[in-house]
Amino acid sequence: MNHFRHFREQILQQLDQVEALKGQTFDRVVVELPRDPKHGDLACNAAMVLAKAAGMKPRDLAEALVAPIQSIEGITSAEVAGPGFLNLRLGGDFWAQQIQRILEQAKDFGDSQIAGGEKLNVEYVSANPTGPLHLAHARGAVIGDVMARLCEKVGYDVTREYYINDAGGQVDTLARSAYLRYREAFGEAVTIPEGLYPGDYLVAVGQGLKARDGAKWLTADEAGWLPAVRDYALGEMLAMIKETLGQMGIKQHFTSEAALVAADKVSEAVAALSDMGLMYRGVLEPPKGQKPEDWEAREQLLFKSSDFGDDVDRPIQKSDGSWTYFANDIAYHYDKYQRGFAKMINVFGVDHAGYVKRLRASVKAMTQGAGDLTVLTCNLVKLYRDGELVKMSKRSGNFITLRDVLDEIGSNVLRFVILTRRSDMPLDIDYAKVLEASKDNPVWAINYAYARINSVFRKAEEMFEGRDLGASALASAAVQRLSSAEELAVMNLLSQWPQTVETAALNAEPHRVAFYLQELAAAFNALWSAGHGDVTLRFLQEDDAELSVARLALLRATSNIILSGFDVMGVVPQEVM
RNA sequence: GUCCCCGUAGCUCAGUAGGAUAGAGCGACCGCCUCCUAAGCGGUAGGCCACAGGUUCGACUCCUGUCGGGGACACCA
Repeated sequence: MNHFRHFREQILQQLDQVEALKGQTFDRVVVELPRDPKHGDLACNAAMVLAKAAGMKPRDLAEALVAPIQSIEGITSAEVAGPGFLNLRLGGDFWAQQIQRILEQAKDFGDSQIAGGEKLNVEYVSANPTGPLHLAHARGAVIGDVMARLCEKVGYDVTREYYINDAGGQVDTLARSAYLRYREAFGEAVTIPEGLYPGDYLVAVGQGLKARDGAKWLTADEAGWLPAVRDYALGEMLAMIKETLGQMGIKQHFTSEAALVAADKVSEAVAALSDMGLMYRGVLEPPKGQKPEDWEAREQLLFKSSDFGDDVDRPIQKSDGSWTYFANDIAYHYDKYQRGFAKMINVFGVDHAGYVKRLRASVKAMTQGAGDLTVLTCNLVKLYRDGELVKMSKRSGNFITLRDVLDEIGSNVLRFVILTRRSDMPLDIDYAKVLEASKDNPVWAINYAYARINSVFRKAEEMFEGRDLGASALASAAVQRLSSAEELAVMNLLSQWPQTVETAALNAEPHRVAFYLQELAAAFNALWSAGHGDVTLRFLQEDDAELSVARLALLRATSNIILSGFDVMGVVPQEVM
């Protein structure tokens, strides 16, 4: 349950009864967390936004609202502050109920049906199937994967998808590169010419092809071997990519560009746009700025993307009459829409940022406004070792593979570090720092809190031997006995989890989960340390089992939320540290 | 030349569907382990939220402009 939403609804019901506010709309009324905890658990701006309409001063209106708002169950006090804020304090059984819900619903606490089961397609990674995944793909993989998980939590019916760019010239280049490795497997000395892929990873592909097909392609001409070699190499590349994604716990539905082209989806989509009068033959202006040497004016089939927010119209057909990549992409998104996805999220690298406008334009056009495409762009990731930038050389083909990074720092750390930065901001990862057992390694800091909670339970089982400390037993604990500032702070934070999930999902800001967990871990650690100075604040009080159990209930609720957060992030927790 | 992103503490970054005294981590300084994990906690110092206008009860947040940093700008994918 999102308690901000719950209390907002309750307050709006009360506002509806107030004579001075008859006929008003309450859209601008917000119930939120006050900056300063001293101001209470919730703050409402109703008096300030409605004062003018009510013909009253904000503070006077606020005074008039105190009584009705205080009558709401769970709100123990309401007071007027500042320019007319209503500061509300929660109490009574509210916190106990929240803890009970968290214990009962465990990982599902915070889930909602805001999206009402709407179908959503999240497309991410979609790396060219011509080599191993590298570091830059990791960011898209994590962001896309976590977005998918978040969207499921708020009630979307999510499909995770990977678009295989297997229709362009680069897969023929792959085939030619693999073919040389195939000859190499027969003992021939080969040099990889400029323009082909030099990476070592193709050596095994050449050997595999030899093992499968023997010498049959050695004497064939290119037209003869190319399709077979291409299909084989493509299959190997995809297997490699899927394996790496599997290491990160990512599984997607794969859609092939070539298959869409073969099924004539492109003509279909282009015809649809033509019928809407959005296609025409024309000549584009030369690009401003760096003008390509070989630029020449030519007539092409163009899409009127500028009618839908793009800067210029975009070519659909190359001068030789074949489709552009954009045309295929239009077909792909047309296909997504036909498969029932009106809502789509794409995760792109920052180098494709300039492509976003035209793609969104095409979706808007094709679906007559019914489709909605959100694009998340992932900025660059730089890797440092001992303060030195780890260079990646594209020419030699020796770039840092995602697999290498995973082998060194693991999926947990990589995922978490990626989520500690907004996706559209550049990210630096320092090998040493990120592996440290300290706050530079945020996943450890949170896992530490979780491990501490587990240690308290181990201790509790000794101290209160034979007593049931399971979730259902804790759910009936005397939580109302918890009253220290640190305990209340943790409870308040736990209650913010549903709101965090919602905000992160609906605004496509998965990093919010990481920041929330850091805050929760900090609040828990503060609670823990309160017991250092004041012995009565320690969780386990041998002579007061009821109080101890109440505190254990809070701890279990906290660990539930940490696990829930880790689950959304795809991080696997460590029980003991 | 056009478009996109960014400019917040010494450093790395959160925060902005407008809200009260702008936050965290690191670094610096001062404290806290006979005590459930000190891989932790508390405190101090550190800010004209790039700048200038505008919108309004109220702007770090929205709008316009300026300056500064990064990126993208025909048939490639």
